[in-house]
Amino acid sequence: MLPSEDKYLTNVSYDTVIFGFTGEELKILILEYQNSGLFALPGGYIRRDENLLDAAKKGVMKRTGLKKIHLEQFHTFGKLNRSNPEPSKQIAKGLGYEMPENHWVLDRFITIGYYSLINYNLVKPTPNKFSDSINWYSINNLPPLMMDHEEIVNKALEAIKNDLGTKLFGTNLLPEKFTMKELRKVYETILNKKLRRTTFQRKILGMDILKRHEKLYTGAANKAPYLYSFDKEKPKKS
Amino acid sequence: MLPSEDKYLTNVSYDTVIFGFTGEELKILILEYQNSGLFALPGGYIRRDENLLDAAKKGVMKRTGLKKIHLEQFHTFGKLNRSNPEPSKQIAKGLGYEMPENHWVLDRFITIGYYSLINYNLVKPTPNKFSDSINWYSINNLPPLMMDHEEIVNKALEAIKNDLGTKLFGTNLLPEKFTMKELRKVYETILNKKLRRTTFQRKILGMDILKRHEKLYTGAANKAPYLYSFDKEKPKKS
DNA sequence: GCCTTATTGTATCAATCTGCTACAATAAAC
DNA sequence: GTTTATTGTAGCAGATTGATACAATAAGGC
Repeated sequence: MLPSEDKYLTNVSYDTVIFGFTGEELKILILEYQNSGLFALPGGYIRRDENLLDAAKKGVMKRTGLKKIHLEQFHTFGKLNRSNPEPSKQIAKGLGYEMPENHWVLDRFITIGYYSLINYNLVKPTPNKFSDSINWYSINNLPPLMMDHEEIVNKALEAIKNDLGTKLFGTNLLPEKFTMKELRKVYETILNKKLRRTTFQRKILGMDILKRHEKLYTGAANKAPYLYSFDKEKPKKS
Repeated sequence: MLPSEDKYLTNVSYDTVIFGFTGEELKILILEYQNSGLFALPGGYIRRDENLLDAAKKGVMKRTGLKKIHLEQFHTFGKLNRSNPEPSKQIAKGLGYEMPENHWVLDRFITIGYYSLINYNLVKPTPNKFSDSINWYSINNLPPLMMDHEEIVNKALEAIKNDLGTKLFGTNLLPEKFTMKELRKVYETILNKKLRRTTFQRKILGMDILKRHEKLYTGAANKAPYLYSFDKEKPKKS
């Protein structure tokens, strides 16, 4: 029942920071292990017969139920003191296993961090066999995370800030069609600052990456906004 | 004589792309292994009792003879097909060792890539005990590198392009004091495009990160340029 | 219908930044 | 002193961004 050493690479793991956007704030998926009170990022080991990236993708697909996801590697964490056998022992104990003292999962690990931006509303958070829950937590209100997982989250936040506007346009966090205001909210939340409405609209439209669709009538007593979708062509300038 | 499994983490290594600037082009340090004709990036394994970053730093210090170096992690390479036991076997053979078929260094490896920008003229390239030479090679004229080391170099080049102007100002590649023309040459070489002399000067000076010193009289029959040094304060805007 | 209210899409103008040209100020050779 | 190559900076036009203004709605209240 414990993962076998023959199947997996030793001393290496991956961890994923899976971002979703509620319309108001950024949230990430956090696992809680059974009977241990330990909170952790979704992560795992790399099988000897699969690519690193595929291992991480498979993990995210399992936890979210999504079939098409985009992962971006942002940093690898290899400090000596980041590894700690206690959480794994506790987790095993909580599950009723006896963990041999020299088991490979208790050894030191170097972990590769990936982030993923996904549509909050399409996700079916699915716990794994070692955890009894997986839930969305606001990045401003995380539970105490085990080991260095909080540092990993912070690095991921830095990374999405830097990637926004180049690798990343924030549309992954929104439904297929969205309003300009929603897109701006995404940018404001990730960059953690207010953006000028008119300048933002002019700049994004000037980038020529959006397709305009019908109007959205929300029932509100004011002018209805247009819906846009990401146009999978010509990302011209940033 | 072969590295022992007790001392090192298995399945993980680091590789470093060490950049120097000759005044005309970017070069990197490449090792050549004895009697095997194999060229490789300087790299190594991580001791169980040291941080990942320290392992990589130690490696760069040994290969360059420098005491103060700055490393930047840029990517981790984990494709299934990147590992190949043949080079290690050949290297061992070239050294006269017998390498057991199941030795841990023949196993699959995930490698963490770091780059370093250093002053070309201060370096004493120093081979390790497995290699008979370490030399500077122009990035436009590299020897055929083993495994995926060429891909690692390309990723490093992308990374320094992106980091230039934010994390990195290119002054690491130059001596303590340098002229504006030299700094511009560094930027042009890294970005691989010509920059407008006047605009570059205005922009860099406007960033307020340089201190101006005395003039440099080279003996050339024209106006002498000022020398500048990097001012370790207030990196204002990019 | 007509007026009100909140919001959206765009225009406008000033302030700033960038590309480009021009030119005075050299340092050394002749 | 004259010549030549290079440097530092100014000046101007064009592009980009910040800030304000305003017309065009959607629906609710009367």
